[in-house]
Amino acid sequence: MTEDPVARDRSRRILHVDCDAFFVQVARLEDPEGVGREPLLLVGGSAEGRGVVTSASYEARRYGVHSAMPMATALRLCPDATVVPVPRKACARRSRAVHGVLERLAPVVQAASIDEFYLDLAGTERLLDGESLEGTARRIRERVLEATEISVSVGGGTAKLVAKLATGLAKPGGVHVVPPGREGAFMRRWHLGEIPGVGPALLETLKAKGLETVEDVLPVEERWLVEWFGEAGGRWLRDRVRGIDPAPVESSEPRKSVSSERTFPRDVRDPEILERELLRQTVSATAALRKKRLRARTVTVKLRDADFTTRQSSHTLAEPVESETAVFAVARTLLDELRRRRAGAVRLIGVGLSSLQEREDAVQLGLFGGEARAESDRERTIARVVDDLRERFGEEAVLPARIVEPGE
DNA sequence: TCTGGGGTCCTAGGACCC
DNA sequence: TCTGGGGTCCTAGGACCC
Repeated sequence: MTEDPVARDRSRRILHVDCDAFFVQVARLEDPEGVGREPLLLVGGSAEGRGVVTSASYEARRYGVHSAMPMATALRLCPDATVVPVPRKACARRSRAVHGVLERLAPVVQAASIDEFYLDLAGTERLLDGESLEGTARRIRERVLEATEISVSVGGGTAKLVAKLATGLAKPGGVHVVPPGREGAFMRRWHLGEIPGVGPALLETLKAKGLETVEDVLPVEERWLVEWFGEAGGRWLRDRVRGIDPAPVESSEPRKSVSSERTFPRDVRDPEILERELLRQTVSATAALRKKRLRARTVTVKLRDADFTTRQSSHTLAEPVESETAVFAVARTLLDELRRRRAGAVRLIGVGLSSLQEREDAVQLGLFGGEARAESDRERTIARVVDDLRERFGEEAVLPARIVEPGE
C-alpha cells in the first residue's frame, strides 16, 4: 500500500488541549472554601434522583465512579462523596477564558467542546525558534494555568486523532507528544472502544466480527472492512487504526442549533403539565437564542417516552423567529402531533431551534404583502424587553403567566 | 444501576423543480 | 408509451461526543 502524502503528512504539528476534570475544577474554583476542600466530589445529578455524573474528582474515580454513570450508582460506590450541580455559567466563562489564552498562543484554535481544543501550529517553527512540539505543549500548559487557574493536559502529534489519544496518556496535568513516524506503533496499544468515533453501536458490530483491539483490525484486508462496514466506513476504520486522520484543525464554525430539555423526576401523562413544561423549555431556548443574537426557522419538539424511546417532530417556517410566543405556537402543535402518534407517560420533553440566522437589527417592514407573519415586531420587542428584565432582576423575574404555578 | 443535557454529523426517503 | 435524472429542501431517526 502506498502512503498517501496528505493523509500521512508528518510535518503537521497538532496539539490537543483538554481541561482536567473540567466541571470539578470549576466547581472548586467557584467555591474554594467549601467544595474546594472536598476530595470526594461529584458534579452533576440534576434531575432529582435521575441524574448522572457529569464529572467526578480523581479521588472519587478511584472508587470506580466515572462520568455518565447514574448518580445513584456513583453514591453506592462512593457513599461519602459530596454532590454539587454543574456550575454552567462559570464553566462557560472559564471555557471562554481558556480559549482566549490559546488564541494568543497558536494561529488556529478549534473549540471541540466546552473543555477541549485543537491547535494547529503549522508555520510557527521559525517563530518558536526550533522549540520542540513537546516544549510548546509544556509552555502552553503553564500559560493557561497562570492566566486562568485551569489545569489542562496536552497531547501532540501529526493528526487530531493521535493528539487526542495522546492526551489520555498525559492526564492529569501532563504532556504527551507522539513523534512523527511513531503513529503506527502508538496506535497498537488501544482497545477499539477508546478510538474517537467508535461508539457503543459500532463496538458491538466489531465485536461480532471478533475485533476488539487495534491489533485485531490491523491484519484484516481492506476488502473485508469495506464489505462489512461499507465503502466509507471500511476505509475510515482502516485509516483510524493506523493513526491516519487528515481532518484539518478549523477555527470554530457558527452555531447550528440551540436547545433546552428536561427529564421529569417522575414520568408524566398529564397534558397540562406537559404543555407547561414545553412552555418553560421554549422560554429557555428562545432566551438563549436571543442572547446569541440569532433567529431560527426550524422548531423541533423532542419527547422521550417512559420506555426510553426518543421521538421528535419538527416544522420549518418560511421566516426566522426569536420570540417565545411564535416558537410556542409551533411547538404546541408539534407536541399534539407526537402525542397523537403515541400517548403514554413521558420521561423527557425538550425544544430545539435550528436553521439559524444572525438577526439584523433593522426593523423588518411588511416585506411580504398580505402574507401572515410568523412573528410580529411587537412580539419581538416584548421578548427583548423581557430579556432585559431578566438580566437586571434574575432569570425567574419574568415568566409567562401560564407557567407560574398556582400559589406561587 | 435504569440511563442528563448540550451539541454535531450522517443517512434515507419524499416533495418539488427543472 | 413508458418512464428521465439531478439538485435542493425538509423530516425523522440514529450514532457519537463531552
